This record gives sequence, C-alpha cells and structure tokens, in this order.
Amino acid sequence: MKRRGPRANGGEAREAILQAAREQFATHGYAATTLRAIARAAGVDAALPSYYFGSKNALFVATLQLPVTPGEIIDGLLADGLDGAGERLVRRLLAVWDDPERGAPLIAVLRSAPSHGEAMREFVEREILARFAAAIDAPDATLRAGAVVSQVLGLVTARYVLHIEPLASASHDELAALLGPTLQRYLTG
Amino acid sequence: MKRRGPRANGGEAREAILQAAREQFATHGYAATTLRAIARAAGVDAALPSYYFGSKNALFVATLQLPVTPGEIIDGLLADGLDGAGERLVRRLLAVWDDPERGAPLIAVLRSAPSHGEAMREFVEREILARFAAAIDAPDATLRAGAVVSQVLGLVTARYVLHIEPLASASHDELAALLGPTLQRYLTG
DNA sequence: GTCTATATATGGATAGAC
DNA sequence: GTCTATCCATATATAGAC
Repeated sequence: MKRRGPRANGGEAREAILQAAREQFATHGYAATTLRAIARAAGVDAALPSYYFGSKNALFVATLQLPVTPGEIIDGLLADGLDGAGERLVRRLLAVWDDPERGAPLIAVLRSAPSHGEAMREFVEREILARFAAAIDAPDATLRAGAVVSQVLGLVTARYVLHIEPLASASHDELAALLGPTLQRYLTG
Repeated sequence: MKRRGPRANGGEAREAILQAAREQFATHGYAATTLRAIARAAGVDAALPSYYFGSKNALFVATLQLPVTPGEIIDGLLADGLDGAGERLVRRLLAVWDDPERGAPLIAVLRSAPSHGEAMREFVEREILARFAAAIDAPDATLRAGAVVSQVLGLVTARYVLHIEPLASASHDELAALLGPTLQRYLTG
C-alpha cells in the first residue's frame, strides 16, 4: 500500500535515487543495472529516476561527479617527487578506493567498462597515463607509464571488481610492500 | 530474399554460429551480445542459435571450450622451473592472447566479467592463482601469487579489452623486458 | 534442417491524473 | 512532486509450418 505525495523525510527523492544509483552501478555495472532496481533500492516510484535525470545514461554520469578527480590526485602525488612515489601511489590509491563515498563511483566505472569501453580508453590515456608519462624521465616514458597503468588497473580490478583473494582483503601495508617497488621501478628504475 | 533449406556450403550452420559467437562475445561481451546479432554475423536465421545450443548461456559456454586450458599452460610454464619464469610468462601469455583462435575466447570471458563475476573469481583463484602459489617458495606465497595475477590481469585488460596505448600495440620484446622482471620478483624475489 | 510467427518478458521512457 | 498506466523497443525462446 503505497503513499502518495511527498515522502515523509523532506521529499528528498532525488538524493535517494542518486545514492541508490551509485551503489547499484558499482555493484552490477551499467548494463545490468535497471532504473526500476534503482527506484526500488531508493524506495521511490519507478518513474522518478527518469523524471529527475531524464535518461539512464544521464543518471550514470550524474553519479560520477566526484569531489576530486583521479587526475588531480595523481598531480598531488607526483608533486612530491618520484622519490618513494611507488609506495605512496599504492597507499593513496587504496585509501581512495576503500572509501565507500569516493570508491563507489570509481568501481562503477570499472564495472561498466564493457558498455563504455571507448570513453574509458580515452579517459585513461588522457587523464592518467599521460600524467605519468610526463613525470617519467626516460626514453620509453610512455611505455613505462603504460606499465604503471597496467599494474594499477590489475590491482583495482582484482580487488574491487572480481574480489579475488587474497588481494581483496590484503592490508594496505602488505600491498604497499609488494607492489610499491614494482611501480617505483616503472617510474624511475 | 532468403533461401530455404540447407545452406549451399554443406549446411554447417552450427559451426558458423559458433565462430560468429566467439567473435561477438569477444568484441562486445556477454550482455551486449544478442543472439540475433550472432545469427546475422553467421548468415543464418535468428532462430538457429537457440535451436542448436538451447540458450544464450549454453552457447557462451560452448565458445569457451579451448584446446588448451589456462591451467595447463601455467603448469607447462612452471615445469621449466622459476628461473627466468617472469619473462617466459609474459611471452607465453602474449603469444596465446595475440592468436585470434586461442585469444578470442579468453577476451570474451574477460569482457563478460561483470555478468559472470562470481564464476570468474572462482576460476582465477582455483585454476590460476593456486598454481602460482604452489610454485612459490615463500611465507607469503599466496599474496605473491595474487600480485602475479594482478599484473597479468592488468596487462590483458589494458591491451585486449580497453586497447590502451601504447600497451595495445607494444611488441612482445618491449613488454617482456618491462614486465618480466616484475613477475620474476613476485615469484622469486 | 530451416524458417515464420509468436509467446513471453523486460526495460527505458513519457503522458497525464492526482 | 509523486504515481498510474502505458507505449515502444528489444530480446530470449519455442511451436509448428515447410
């Protein structure tokens, strides 16, 4: 028996939808997430996601608006120099992705790679890989930056998308000790 | 104007469907691939994929039947000892994945990770990670095996799914030189 | 063995009542 | 601002004609 009219708690259906969408996209990816499922999880009518955001894709984009972009994080990291950057990168990365608030949108993007592959390729090349390449001082800087991206991408995919053990529940210290030197070698080795 | 009856070339609709399905699944992933698209690519009627394989999922499984399983490849690799295994692993890996015949099913699985995540997790842990862990002689063998998996997973995802440059078109020599030592350190470092 | 026709289901989106 | 009802497109799967 459903009520009609504004919700009891201030009528914040829009915010509830956005929050639920973040979780659903992060858990199931873009294609497998339905607007109806989002509405159900948000406790609102099935027509409201479309009403507020226009389309499924627009809602998806809306969930990706982050307080800090990945590019800015990398800039901040590289600003401290390449000394010990390998371990710092691993720790910084895990801190962001393990935080539900900041991590969920990133996981959602990664899970949606099949349906948004082209957009993701461009983003990674322009916003991530290019920054590392610019910071690396070597003839094969671009390829080395690619190596960094591959190791980072593999870590987050295994830990946050596929939940492969023991990677999924390893501590930040363990991963920093094991993967830090690898990234350091790609950056300066 | 469509014909009726058996195809001119020996009526091998089943094989044509299987071949087309391999390509479609590898290119678009499981969810985004439709039976109709497979039938169209195979040049057969839209009802035949269901007729021959029963369901979309059964057809997907049928495309994954490989001449050699990843587990056997790893066994063969590790049988030669851990000496220089890092570089050998990279080269062996690229040889298989770059081969259209053997690589397409693997790419299809990787692309379909979102819709078959649980199955993939189990497979990787049991068939891939466990084998490396058994071969590594160290207290943290399992975590080290996880590191190997993460680097390999990142490489194939970047190169074959997202097509991130310069990883997508780097030569086997370049990648072996750059990533080989990383895997070697995880295995024996 | 192949094709037509269709049952069935699902999801995105919208018009209009309340 | 919220909800009902529905349109429309698409997709899997199957029954039965040829």
